[in-house]
Amino acid sequence: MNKKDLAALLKRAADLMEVLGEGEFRVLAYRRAARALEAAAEPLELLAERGFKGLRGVGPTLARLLAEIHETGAFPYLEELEGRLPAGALELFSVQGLGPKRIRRLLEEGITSLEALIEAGETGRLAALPGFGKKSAEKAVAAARFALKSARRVLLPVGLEVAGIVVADLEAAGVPAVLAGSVRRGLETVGGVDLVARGEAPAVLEALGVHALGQEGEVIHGRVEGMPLKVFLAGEEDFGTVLVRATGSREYVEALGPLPEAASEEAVFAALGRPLPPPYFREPEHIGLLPPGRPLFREDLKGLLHVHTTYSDGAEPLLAMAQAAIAAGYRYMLVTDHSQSAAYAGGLSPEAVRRQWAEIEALNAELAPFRILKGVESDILKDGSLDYPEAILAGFDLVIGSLHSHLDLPEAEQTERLLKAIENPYLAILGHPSGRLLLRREGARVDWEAVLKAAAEAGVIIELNASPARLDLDWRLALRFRERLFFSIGPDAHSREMLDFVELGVLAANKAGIPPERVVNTWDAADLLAHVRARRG
DNA sequence: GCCGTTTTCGGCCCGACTGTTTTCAGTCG
Repeated sequence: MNKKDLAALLKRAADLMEVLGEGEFRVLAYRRAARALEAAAEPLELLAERGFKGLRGVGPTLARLLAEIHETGAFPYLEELEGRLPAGALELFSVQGLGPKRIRRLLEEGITSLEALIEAGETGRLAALPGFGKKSAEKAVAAARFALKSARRVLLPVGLEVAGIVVADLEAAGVPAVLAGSVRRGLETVGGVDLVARGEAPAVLEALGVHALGQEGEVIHGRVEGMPLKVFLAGEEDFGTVLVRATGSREYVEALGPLPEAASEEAVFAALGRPLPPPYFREPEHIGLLPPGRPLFREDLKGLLHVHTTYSDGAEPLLAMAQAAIAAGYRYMLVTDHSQSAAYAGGLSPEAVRRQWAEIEALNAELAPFRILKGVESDILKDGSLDYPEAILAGFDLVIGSLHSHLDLPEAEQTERLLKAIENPYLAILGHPSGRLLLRREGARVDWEAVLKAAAEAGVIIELNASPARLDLDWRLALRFRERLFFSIGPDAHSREMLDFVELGVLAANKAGIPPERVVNTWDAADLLAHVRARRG
């Protein structure tokens, strides 16, 4: 648990308190404490040592509460609040555009689930409620449908963790098992856990314990962490065949034709007269394609691009991030804190930018040959312009431009906005191009063919944002442009632990079949900077 | 629940945007 997680728990409690009609200023105090925690410069360990005392906005009661959560990992009051809501009502919090006030109103009207919300929208009842109207009702219904679709899926790292635990349980019981399904293929979200076990049904059933629900032929069905679990049973002779089928994707396997029985995947594909495709290259979009001669490996990346620090909304100071980058084997790091319009994220005023530049120069003298590049994650404003005057933009080694607001513009307008940003010679990398948040909100509506074509012609690098909730640009689009664009892998790290997100970016690049030399992180800093300068003219 | 005095209660927040209002409430990053 980090500072953000702790703060998120307080905010969640505040939301629930507000819906339940607790004192409004107590709610406010919880939110202020959450903000104070996020804004605190000290690391969590230090705050915990001091018992969370001495933070402006955190008084004795909340300091004690935070210490307790930090120590035990439990937050009984939050569970109590959740218990006081009608069943299904918690899901309403996952609807984009619904906050505590409107959820309270919905509950008063007996609308206590996503399904009920959608129905109220369809019958016109929602639009008639005070505080709602035609537009907000339409938006709420669309967002509720998205939330309903997302409710049974999880982000890849969660699926990997759950699947790993089941595999470990099986192994511990003497049943060898391996990952299969979308988790093994590295799909960005997964709706269930699929495994292949080498063993007989009774042993597997016993090893799964409470997770097992029943057997259907050579498949054992179960549930784990609310997700469907399928364990495919295989023997020695057909293990490869079962693994290929269980890994999928269904469409990819169907396109292979009848599968021969074989003990390993290699043998299955050899018998088909085909090279063995890596599991990540078996989506419907990969039918008929071959991956590049050599995949991208994490160790190929010389540059760590797109990290935040305490200058804006990162959890750690510049030096700590640089040290983490050095420890992870990078030769250079591009620091990209938020720009001035991003007030919510502590975006940097021109003065703060100059202060950061001075610190970077001092650190570079100290840390050489490691190098920190002066970057920024500039908001792309509504009109497509970047967030600083040219004099400041010119002082950055490299500018990432990202959409953070106005994500719901009509497609034509959004496309124009991005095309204008691409025209700007200071824009080097288009960051998380769509702005999507997996399972939470759709990305911007954009004519991607036009935008990515323009980026390819202009030499604008497209980010494969590796944050597990983004994975943006979507690998399917990247696949279509893999020979035409340059890509950067960015962890969008707000703390040291988040540097590991890069692995997901490497996976996305490989799913997209991008030749490693088209991933600019594999370049030396000098080559990357030469590319940027050439574009600036 | 926190804070800061006007010292033990009374007032309280970050700013932009959107849609619903008819002057502002609710949401979000």
